Amino acid sequence: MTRTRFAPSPTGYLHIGGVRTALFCWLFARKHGGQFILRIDDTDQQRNVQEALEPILHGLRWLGIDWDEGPDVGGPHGPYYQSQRWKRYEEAVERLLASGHAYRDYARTEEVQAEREAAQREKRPFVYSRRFMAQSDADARRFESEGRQAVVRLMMPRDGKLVLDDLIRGRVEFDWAQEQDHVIQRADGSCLYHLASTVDDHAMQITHVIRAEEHLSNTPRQVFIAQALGYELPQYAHLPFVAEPGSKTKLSKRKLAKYLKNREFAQLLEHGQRIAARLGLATDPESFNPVIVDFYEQAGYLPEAVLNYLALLGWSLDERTEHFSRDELIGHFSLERVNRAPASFDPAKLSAFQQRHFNQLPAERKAALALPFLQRAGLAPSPAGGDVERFVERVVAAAGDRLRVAGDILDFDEFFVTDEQLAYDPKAVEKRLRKDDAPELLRKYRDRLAALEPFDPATLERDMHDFLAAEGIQVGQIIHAVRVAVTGKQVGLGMFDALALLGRDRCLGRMDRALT
RNA sequence: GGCCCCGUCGUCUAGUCUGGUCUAGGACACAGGCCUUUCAAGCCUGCAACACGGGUUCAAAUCCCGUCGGGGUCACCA
Repeated sequence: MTRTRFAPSPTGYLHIGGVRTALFCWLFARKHGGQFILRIDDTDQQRNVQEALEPILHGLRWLGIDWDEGPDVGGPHGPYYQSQRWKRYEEAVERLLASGHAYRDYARTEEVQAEREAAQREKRPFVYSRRFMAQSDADARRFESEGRQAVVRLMMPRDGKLVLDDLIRGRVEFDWAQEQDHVIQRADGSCLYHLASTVDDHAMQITHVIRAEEHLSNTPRQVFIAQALGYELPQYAHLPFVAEPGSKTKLSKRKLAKYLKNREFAQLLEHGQRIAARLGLATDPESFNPVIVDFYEQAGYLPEAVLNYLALLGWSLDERTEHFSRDELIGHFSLERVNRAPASFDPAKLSAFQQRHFNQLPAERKAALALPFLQRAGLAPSPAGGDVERFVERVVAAAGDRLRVAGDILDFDEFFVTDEQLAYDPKAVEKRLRKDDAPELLRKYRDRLAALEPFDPATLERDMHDFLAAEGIQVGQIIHAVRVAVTGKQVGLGMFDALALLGRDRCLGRMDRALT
């Protein structure tokens, strides 16, 4: 049975790099008919775990990355919070101590630090002297009488090497002597990540540890712990990390200011901010930006599109297939085809995937996704006729691929506001309505519309040709003025679609308003 | 600095294991053109890469050696 796990810390948000790792773990488990486990690494967090965890669970759910065991769903190997698994870690520490694979160390932090600095000065690799290792109870008592407190350190081998067969990197070798005597338990009894993680992976019967490359270097100490405890080793697969836009450095939320200088990243953010602002949401880049998965949900991206893009960040099927549904991803995924080099996050490409996925949706579905955005923006759709859903659907259909994400519907607010609420872009008015004979032509055209039957795009277009012929003008001389008069903007849908959508009365009303 | 990983168009990548079909293919982005009532979209065209140096071979992106470059990691964080 294949079992993988994703073990996030409750940090309050779901990072794009983290979710890519989760996705690969999930795909691998699903592909092999196994289980995907979510375990919360909260060994270091004290407060508000639930609050800091919620956005992460929410983001995974939104993407459709479901877990078979973990928070909310439980499972036979719980609890799934490391903060609730102390006993198991303590038992493991006791066993390690008893078997001589670990020791109590009474060094003060500064003392170890001094040794480390000395080694650095002398340009030799640092190896802890074990000067304060308690080899007997007498030692322990003596150290304690000096007011010292013990931590538990791993007794790492000082020769030999570890040969690891990584599913992605292949054969990797490490000298044991390079490894430090890592602390696995603090003086207060709390245990550290590597110990906890190794114990849990075994307890939860994880068969494949799939994680980002930054963990490759600390795999030896986990292997040491696992072997000392007599565990069967899981298979390891170290994914390339997700890098910054246009760079090979690891993507990090902290360097946001730098990414903002990337044109495409800034555009993606700006687009999302425009939507969020209309919804009255926070647009502060610290909490709302393309490095955080939540950003995409807020702006109305499709989870499948984000998933599709993320899957291709380090994995590919062949030389040309790029478009995958969630199920296709599961069907094709394999660790053999995961790349070894870091993949940098490309905002423009993500945007292109979104566009492709979104545009293949039927208008009905797009409308269903767009409607909540209108409602949340307070643009209670007031259809000319028929029900609200139907009207939104007609606008969406006319918008075609001008809509790239569901939130883009807010760019077409002119169809959802009253004639009185309609805002006119001053520049557009100046350019299209104030010049030359524009008002006069607009007035003539307005009067034709008043009598036109039926009021649909085809008829409107035919009539326009007649109008042009009668006046001896080019289409450009009238249509811009009409557009600005009825929508307030210089850009938008096809003109005849827009007129038909608004209906005769509203078109006439808006033209009258524009002409005064 | 030690150790480890990585290195194909600006970016994501195919090709590397199993040398020849690679004067290196696709996609995104970019530039130009067509279409056009605006903006998109669409269609066409273009720009653009095997990090470098040796070797092995009839033949190297592919195999070997070295160099350089980038990154990760060296916590009583995860």
